[in-house]
Amino acid sequence: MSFFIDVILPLPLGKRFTYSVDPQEAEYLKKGMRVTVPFGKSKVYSGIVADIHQNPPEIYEAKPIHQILDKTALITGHQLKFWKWIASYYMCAEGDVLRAALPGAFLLESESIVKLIASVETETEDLDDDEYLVVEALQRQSSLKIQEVTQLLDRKNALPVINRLVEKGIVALNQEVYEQYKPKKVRFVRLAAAHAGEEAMHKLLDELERAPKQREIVLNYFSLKAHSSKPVKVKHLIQKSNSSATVLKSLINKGFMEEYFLETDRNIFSGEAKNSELVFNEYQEKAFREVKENFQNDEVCLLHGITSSGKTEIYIRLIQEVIKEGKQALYLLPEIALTTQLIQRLQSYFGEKVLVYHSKYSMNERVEIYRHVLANDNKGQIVIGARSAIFLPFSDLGLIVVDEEHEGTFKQFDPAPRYHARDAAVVLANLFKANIILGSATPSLESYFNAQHHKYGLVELNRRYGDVLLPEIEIVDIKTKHKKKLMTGHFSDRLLEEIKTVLKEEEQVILFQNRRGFSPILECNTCGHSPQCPNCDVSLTYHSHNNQLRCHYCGYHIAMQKKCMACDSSDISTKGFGTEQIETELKSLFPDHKIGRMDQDSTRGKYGYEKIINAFEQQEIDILVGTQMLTKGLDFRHVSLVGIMNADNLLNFPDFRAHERSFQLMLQVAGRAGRTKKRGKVLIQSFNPYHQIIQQVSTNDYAGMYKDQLEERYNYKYPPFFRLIRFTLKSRDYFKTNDAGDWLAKSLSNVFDQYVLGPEFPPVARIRNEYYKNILLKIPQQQSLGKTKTVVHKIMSSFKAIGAFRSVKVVINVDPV
DNA sequence: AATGCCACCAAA
DNA sequence: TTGGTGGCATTC
Repeated sequence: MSFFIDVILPLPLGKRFTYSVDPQEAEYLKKGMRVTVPFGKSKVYSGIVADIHQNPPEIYEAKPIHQILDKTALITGHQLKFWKWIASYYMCAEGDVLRAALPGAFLLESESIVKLIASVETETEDLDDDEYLVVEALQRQSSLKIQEVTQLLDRKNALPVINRLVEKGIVALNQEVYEQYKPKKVRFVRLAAAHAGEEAMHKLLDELERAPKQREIVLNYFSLKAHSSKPVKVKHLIQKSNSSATVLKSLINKGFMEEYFLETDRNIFSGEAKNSELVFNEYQEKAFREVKENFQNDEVCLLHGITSSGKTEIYIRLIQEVIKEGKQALYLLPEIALTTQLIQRLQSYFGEKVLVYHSKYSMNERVEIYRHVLANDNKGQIVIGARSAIFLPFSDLGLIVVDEEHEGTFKQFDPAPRYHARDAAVVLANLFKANIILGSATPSLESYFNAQHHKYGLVELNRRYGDVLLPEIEIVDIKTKHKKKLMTGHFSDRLLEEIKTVLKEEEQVILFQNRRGFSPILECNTCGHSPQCPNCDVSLTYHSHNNQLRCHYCGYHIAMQKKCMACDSSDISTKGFGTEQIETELKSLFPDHKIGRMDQDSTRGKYGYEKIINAFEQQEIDILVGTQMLTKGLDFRHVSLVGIMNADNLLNFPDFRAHERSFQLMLQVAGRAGRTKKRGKVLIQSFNPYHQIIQQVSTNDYAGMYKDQLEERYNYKYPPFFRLIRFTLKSRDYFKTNDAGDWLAKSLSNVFDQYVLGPEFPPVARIRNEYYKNILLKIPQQQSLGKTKTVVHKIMSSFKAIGAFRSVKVVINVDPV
């Protein structure tokens, strides 16, 4: 009887590969183990066993596997199912998911190793110069990597030389697979065995009479040992004795002490868990009960709680309950909200049970977290993480919390799999029959829509914790301020007044400016109007190369206007100003105060972000200027004023979600003001103070925003009424991209008719010398998703069969954000 | 994605 | 001729 396994390889190939195994291997192997397999003519990859069976492939001979890497499954059955769902829903290869799901260290790299065949006596006269060089090098060191040979010979392709040597039977090629994960070793010291015991101890101390520094270390060692039997860390001992590594080194050299190494865990939480009781107010209590009721009905629960209403405490209580049952909990956050503030808060409740998982962590750290979760040991019980944490190997997941549910950063953009962590988390919860709660102060339209249509349960929490009042929101009309010459740079007189007052009271200010760069949007300096696309509810962007204004969703375009379309004023210009400019202006306006800036540029480096946050917390900075980054998960106690420099450039973003996003962003920023007893103040500067969204922000009118936006989405056929699939074509060749785009759009229209938009150039039509073109497919709710994707797959395979389009890459993005 | 292979072209 | 480069088919 012969056995076969289907293997998922970390390649974007969309299918599994079948290998043969012998009966013993078949017996040993389990689904989810890693194997290394030969692939193509010379490569070895590590892959995941997805299936074990006895059906020989019909049209080819299966190759035998190379090696089994695991003793037990590294991937759980749940994960394999989940991967399959992701691959099919987001239309990518399982191999893509595999790459995203596993810490890189689990995917071993193979390297060909060249070795001399021991028994062969080499006759040098048979070799050419290159061959001789290789053989000579191998006589000095037993093995060489291909890359080393390439370097040695200083030529581009060393393989022909090696192949000739292999043919002559002089060298052999072996595949060597490297395990990349390196456990972290910590240095410990102990007393050398000869000096153990009381008598030896006194003798030792006597001997060290003339070396007080060394004696000090020994004394400290004894005092440490007296308190606990734990191994003594070198670092700790040196610190405690107030000594140096050199002193200890001489003790070791004299043989009094000896050093040794132990493997340790990189993810150690050193504090103590408080385990203190959570104190709920009555509203939280009520919300908590309602959440539990929703959970009983196996529903996804949407928690709509205004900023500072105490959502986190509810999450913590829910987590406490699941871990009491011995289950695991996953707490998802957008990357930028993963701040030390929140992590510390959770660790103070759960101690070392909490693990943090996100992309800034090193590969080795991630491997350790993965192992903890897989083992479902004490440490793996609660994971806080960014989107990729959904791929951890949970075995008994009881609860998923998706905090800041509305955040677009939950959607992975590049590379594949382009998944939405919130939506995937709902599927994951389903897989485990686990509960899931989505929380936000400003839920996404999609989620709120689901709640309104009873797909999700809804719990509202609209009282701030400690009955702190919501900040007072004032809208400043900078259009009239400009007219009356009351603007200083980008600051209105009102904003400056308020900043002065706040600074006098030694409180802090946050100023928010959306994007750091320059956004090419045409704006009227008189009325603040900017031209809109008639087919979509988006602003037109200015394209200087052809002097056009265009919509990048439906392709509508008009010539650049000389006059404002609304008020006929010719005082129009392209607008966009960044945080840097504001910082500069502030410095000259408030030379006596410390000004900080927080954006992509100023937070580079591992701790750049934390440094600024800490400085602000310690009130070393009086005014903080920043982008989106400062909206999330930060709790500053002395901020009493928040200024939004220009609300319009948020609203005019060329995107169908621009209004929803502006509302969310502005409310989130506003929420940073006055988090303690004192009521905070928010100033919104805008050219367009009567804009619906700004009005809705000022009255905290989520329901109104929801209603308006939903209507727009309905009218213009966008989510949640229509699902979207975006095709992005790119190639080096402008004409090929065009032709391919036209072909694909036409083929799609043949089936989906009016629901195909484009092909259109994106606003940045060329990136890295590749030309881009987008096609948008809208899928009505009643249309079957599965069937749609089958058709799309069919069209894509016809597309790939066309030789002329071979160089055109197509990226498929399901539910683009 | 990443090879190896084959067709093609410039220096010897 | 040689040897290097670039497109493209194939990978169990």
